[in-house]
Amino acid sequence: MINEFPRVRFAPSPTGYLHVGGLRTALYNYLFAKKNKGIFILRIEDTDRNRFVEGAVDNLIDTLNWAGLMADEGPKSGGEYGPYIQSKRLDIYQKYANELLGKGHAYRCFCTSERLGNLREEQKKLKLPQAKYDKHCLNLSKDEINKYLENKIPFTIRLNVKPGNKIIIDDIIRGRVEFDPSTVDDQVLIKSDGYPTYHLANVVDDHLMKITHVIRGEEWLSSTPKHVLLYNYFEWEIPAFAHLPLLLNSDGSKLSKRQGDVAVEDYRTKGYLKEALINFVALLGWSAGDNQELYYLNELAEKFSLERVQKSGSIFNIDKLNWLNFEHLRKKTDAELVSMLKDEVSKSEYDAVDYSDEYLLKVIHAMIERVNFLSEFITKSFYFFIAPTEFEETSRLKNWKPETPNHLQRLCDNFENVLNNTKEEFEVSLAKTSEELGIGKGKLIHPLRLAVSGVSGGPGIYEILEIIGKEETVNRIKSAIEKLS
RNA sequence: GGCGCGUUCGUCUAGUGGUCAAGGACGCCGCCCUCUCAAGGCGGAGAUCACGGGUUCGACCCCCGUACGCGCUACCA
Repeated sequence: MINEFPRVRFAPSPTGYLHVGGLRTALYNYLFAKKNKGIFILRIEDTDRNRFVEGAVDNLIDTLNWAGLMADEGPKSGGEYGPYIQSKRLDIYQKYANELLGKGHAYRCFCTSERLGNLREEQKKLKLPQAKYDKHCLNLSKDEINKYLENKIPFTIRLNVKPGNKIIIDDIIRGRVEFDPSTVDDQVLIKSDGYPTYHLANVVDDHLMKITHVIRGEEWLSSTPKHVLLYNYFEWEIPAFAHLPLLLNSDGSKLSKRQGDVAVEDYRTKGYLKEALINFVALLGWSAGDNQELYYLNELAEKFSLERVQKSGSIFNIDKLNWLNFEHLRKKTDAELVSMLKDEVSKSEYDAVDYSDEYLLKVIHAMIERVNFLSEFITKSFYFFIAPTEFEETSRLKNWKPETPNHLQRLCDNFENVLNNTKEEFEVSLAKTSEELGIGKGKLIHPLRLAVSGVSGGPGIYEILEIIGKEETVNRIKSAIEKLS
C-alpha cells in the first residue's frame, strides 16, 4: 500500500563534486518531500570502485548542506534504513542476487570481457538491430558451473530477461512509456568484484528504504524497464517514477565540464549566493504558472509539484543567474551584508585594515545597486579601500584640462573648511567653488571623481567624499594633481 | 544502427480546443531621471507555436507521419 507520506531520495555517485544538474535533482526531491510532508533521503551510490574519489562523500554532503538541502536520512543524518552508503551494503545485494538466482531470474555468467567484446563487435558487423548479451552462460550445465566455481573462475550475475508483455512505465512527468522486453539486455547485476551495478543496488535500496517516488534524471528512463523487471521478479511494489529533463550546454548537449562550470562548488567560490543558485536551478524545468521569478527555498517548497515540471531539457543561462544573484544580494539585510563583506575583505588584499561596521555599511549602501557579486564591493569600488594609483585614460582625456589643477586646488582649499564630513557639506563647498571660479559644477565634479577614485563611474561623488572623508579627499586630490599634470 | 524522450521569442518559460493576430522574465535597444556608472520608470525589437498531414465549426493545445535534437545502448552511475 502507498505510504501516507512520500519518501524520496537523492542518490548521487561521489565523483568528487556536486554537479549543478545533481543539485537540481536533489532540489526537486527535497521540494517534493517538503511539499508533501515527506522524507528526503540522501544515499551514496559508490558501487564503482574504479571511480573512488577520496573525500568525495564529505564534499558532497557539505555542498548540499551549504545549499540548504539537509537530508532527513543519510550517511550523516542517520535513519532506520541505513547504512546509506552502498559500499557498506554489499551483503544485502548479494543476498537478493542469490534470491533471484534461486528463482531463475538471474544466472551466473563466466564470460570474459574479451568474449563480450568480440560478441559486441560481431553483432555490429552483422548489423543486428540490437547488441545484447547472447545468454551463452544461461545454458551452462550444472557440472560446468560447478567446475568453474571450483576453479574460482570470476563471474558476474546477470538478469534473466524473458520474453513477455510490454513493460509499461507511468511516468509522472512523461506519462505512459512502453518498452518491449526483447529490447532489454541481460544486465549485469553483480560485478565480478562482488559489487552490485546501479540497477540492482538502486532497486534493492529503494525497496528496502521504502522509497515511494523515484525522481531522477532523464538519462535513467531507458534503463527503467530493467528496474521494473527487477521489482516484478522480486514481487515488490513499484515506486512512482518521475524522470527530470536534462540540463544542457548552450549548444544543446548534456551540460558538461568542457563548456563552463558544472560544479556547484565553482559557483560557490565565484561568490554566487546559495539563494540565487537554488532559485535559478529551480526555474530550469519548473514553473509555478504565475509570473513570479524570485523565490526562496521555503516558497518553492510550498508551490512545487512534479506535474508542473517541463518535459524538455533546458539550457543553463548564466545571465539570468547573475541577475538573480543581484536581486538576492539586494534582499539581504544590512547586518548580513556587513558580515559577509567583512569576510570578503579579510580574504582580500585589504585585510590589513580593520574596517568598522559603520564604514562597510556606507560602502554597501553606496554600491549595492552597482554590484552583482559580493566580491565586487571590493573590485568595483576598490577606492574605498585604497587610494587610486592609476587613472582611467578616457576620462583623463575628456575631463582633465590644463586649468583643472588650479580649479581642484581651489576646491581643496574650500574642502579644508568642511567640518562634519557630510555629503551635503561637500556639495555646498563644491557649489561655492564653482561659483567663485565662474565655471559649471561639471568642470569640477568629473576631474574630482577621477582624482579621488581613478575611474569615471560609481556612486554619487558627494557620497564617495563622505565615505573616504575630508582628509583623504584632500590628499587624493593633491596626489592626482601631481600625477596628472 | 536499435530503443526511448523531446521540439512556444536568443535563453528560461505561461499556455491543457475558442478569451492568443501567443503573456511574463533574463538579455538586447531606445527614452526619462542624472555629476558618472548603476538602479528605477516608461517604451521597443524579438516566436508564421519544428515541418507536413489529419480530427474538429474552430488547434500552440488531440491523432498520425517527417525532420531535427538529446538520452540510453558497459562488469559507469
